Amino acid sequence: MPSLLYFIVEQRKQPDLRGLPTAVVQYNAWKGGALIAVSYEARKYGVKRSMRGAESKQVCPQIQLVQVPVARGKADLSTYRNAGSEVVSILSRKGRCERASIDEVYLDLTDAAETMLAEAPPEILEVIDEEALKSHVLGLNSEDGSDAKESVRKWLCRNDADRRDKLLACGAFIVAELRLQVLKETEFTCSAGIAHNKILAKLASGMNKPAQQTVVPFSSVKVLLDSLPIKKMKQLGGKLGDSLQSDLGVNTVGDLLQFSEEKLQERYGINTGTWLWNIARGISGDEVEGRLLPKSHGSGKTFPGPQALKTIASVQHWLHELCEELSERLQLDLDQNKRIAHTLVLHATAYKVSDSDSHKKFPSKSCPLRYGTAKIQEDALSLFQAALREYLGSYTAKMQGSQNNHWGITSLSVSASKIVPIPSGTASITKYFHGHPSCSSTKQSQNNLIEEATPVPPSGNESYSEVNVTKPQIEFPGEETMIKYAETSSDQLEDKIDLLNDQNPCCSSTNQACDEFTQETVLVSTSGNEHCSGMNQSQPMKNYSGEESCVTLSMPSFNRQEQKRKAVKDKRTCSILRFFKNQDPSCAPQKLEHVENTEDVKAPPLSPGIQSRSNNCLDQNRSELPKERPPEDAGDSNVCGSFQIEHRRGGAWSYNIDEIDPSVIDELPPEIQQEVRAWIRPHKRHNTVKRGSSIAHYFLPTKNT
DNA sequence: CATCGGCACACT
DNA sequence: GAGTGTGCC
Repeated sequence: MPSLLYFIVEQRKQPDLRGLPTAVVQYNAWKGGALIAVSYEARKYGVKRSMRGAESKQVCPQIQLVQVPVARGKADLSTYRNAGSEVVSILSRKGRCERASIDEVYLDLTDAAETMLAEAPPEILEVIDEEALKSHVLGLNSEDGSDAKESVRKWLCRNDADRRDKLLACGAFIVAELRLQVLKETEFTCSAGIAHNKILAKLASGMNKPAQQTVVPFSSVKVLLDSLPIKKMKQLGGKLGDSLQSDLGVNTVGDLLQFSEEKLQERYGINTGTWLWNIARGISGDEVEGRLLPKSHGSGKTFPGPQALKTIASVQHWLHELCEELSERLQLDLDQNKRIAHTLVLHATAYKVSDSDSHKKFPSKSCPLRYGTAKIQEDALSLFQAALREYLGSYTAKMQGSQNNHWGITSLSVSASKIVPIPSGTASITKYFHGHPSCSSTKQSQNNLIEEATPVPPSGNESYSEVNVTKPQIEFPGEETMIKYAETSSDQLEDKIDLLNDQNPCCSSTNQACDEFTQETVLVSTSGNEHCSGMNQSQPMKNYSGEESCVTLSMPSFNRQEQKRKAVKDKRTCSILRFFKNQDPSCAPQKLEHVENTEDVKAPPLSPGIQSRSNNCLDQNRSELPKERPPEDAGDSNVCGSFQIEHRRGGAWSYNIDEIDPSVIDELPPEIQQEVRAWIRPHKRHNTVKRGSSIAHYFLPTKNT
């Protein structure tokens, strides 16, 4: 956990730590605990994460070690989570915001940048924000002798710049302001990257730390990537990056350019291959998701070495602690965000003393999640026992309770996933999630039903004997929810939207008493053609005047057939359409029948790469609705022609997706936004390349050249 | 044994 | 859809 956030949070608690070499450590007992965050001052002394506390004292005797809070015998990260939420609530003011991790956020500032460019472009500003002037602009030849700030100012305010760079400049101003805002309101500092897509923004954000921002002009992308070590790219820091280096001899991102998309797909599968081909060119269609809340909650702990758990009783004890924390967080999520988790998952790792198949993994198990701490504890234990039996296989060590010589548990974790917003009119429903005893009074007759739906009622047959009262309410989250929305009065609807505009509902009730100082990462992508950081800048963007359809720059637009193709899919769509219908009569579908034509949609005769690139580039043409893929962009002209992806349509899809005003989408509750965007975006393709059962296969040498 | 605990996502 | 594995912070 390299997160500096942890450090800053602690610094905020103890201001006198500022300027001192400091590290955050958890569990002081064994060798001084593990370092999980190290201040820059401490780094100068050679202190690294991966060191133990005692070790760090050796290289830096004066280091200040601060401990992670402990609750229920385990690390409690809630203060850090809350700190992240504080920042998110500020950053989400200016655009779509994705909370990528506890200390990382992506923003889509396209709209804000467009607006600024139209209404108050940098060139007319009289006073230039000092913070913006401190930006690092990649590729800006700071001609010796000239002041860095002055050249940044010139770049930011250049009148004759490419429009894409103008948007980035606006983004730089907006980000500078946001960072100041964060500092003012939370005392945390943050770094940021400003670029045309997420992966480049992410890359840039790490280039000048701490507390600085870096811009990647469109024209600098190629130079930047050419010599960039491959493993610096997000997602390539692990085995995939290793494989690129050792198997393909790719050491820099630029080295990737020599491989055809097909070649990369051959080796790494369709999706990864295409993804690699694209990022080599600075292209990424990865969208900023508009999600301020986590998709799952988990609580876990490791029991290394001699601490391994060897009795059911000890496992039960720790599961109780973990489940208690999880339950508490679920309850908070429910109260604050009106969301319900549907699935409980148990993970563990174990060792088994040498026996035949002794390095089998301890299996994960899941079951429907029932609210209430006691129920969660009970279910988690049942899951554990089921997994343990499977793990131990044939020989069932009967010895429970007392020491056993056969196995030991070295880690335990419980998590809750499939979290969806509560349908609506929550008041009467939510009480059932507060662990009310009333839950248990349900009919036996339904037990079978539940048990059937629940694959793992391990030992205790009573584990699942209680019917989950909430079930009927949440069984069809997608459809039900949408319908509820559709039926909601406009008042309630506004509530939903308020929730969204409220910035961060999840921290509304949390601390604003802030006094300190922090470091966090802000990643920003902006610009209309955000996905298109292709190398080929020779082609100026076409112009357009958006009237044609209700396309806004905040969303990629595709041609109509394309949209139709993507829109099909699940029945959930149907309910969403209803939502739209009620929302905006002007876009109302005439009929809601939808067609099951997704299956016959044999992939059109073009590669996914082409598909992706096309999509990316359409952005440039926005309202033009090109009939064919524009030749510009990615240099590789062999990809053109393919745009009729869609001619596969055929079906009787009766809803004109084009008629949905995309700007409306931004105003929907986040979960709906997500779903709606999902249709409009290209979907991942199934990997048709058969290669064996594991993805590790991709990393193995292949016969075909 | 001992980089912890935690997320997200791809793949089968 | 459940379970595994990877990768990041």
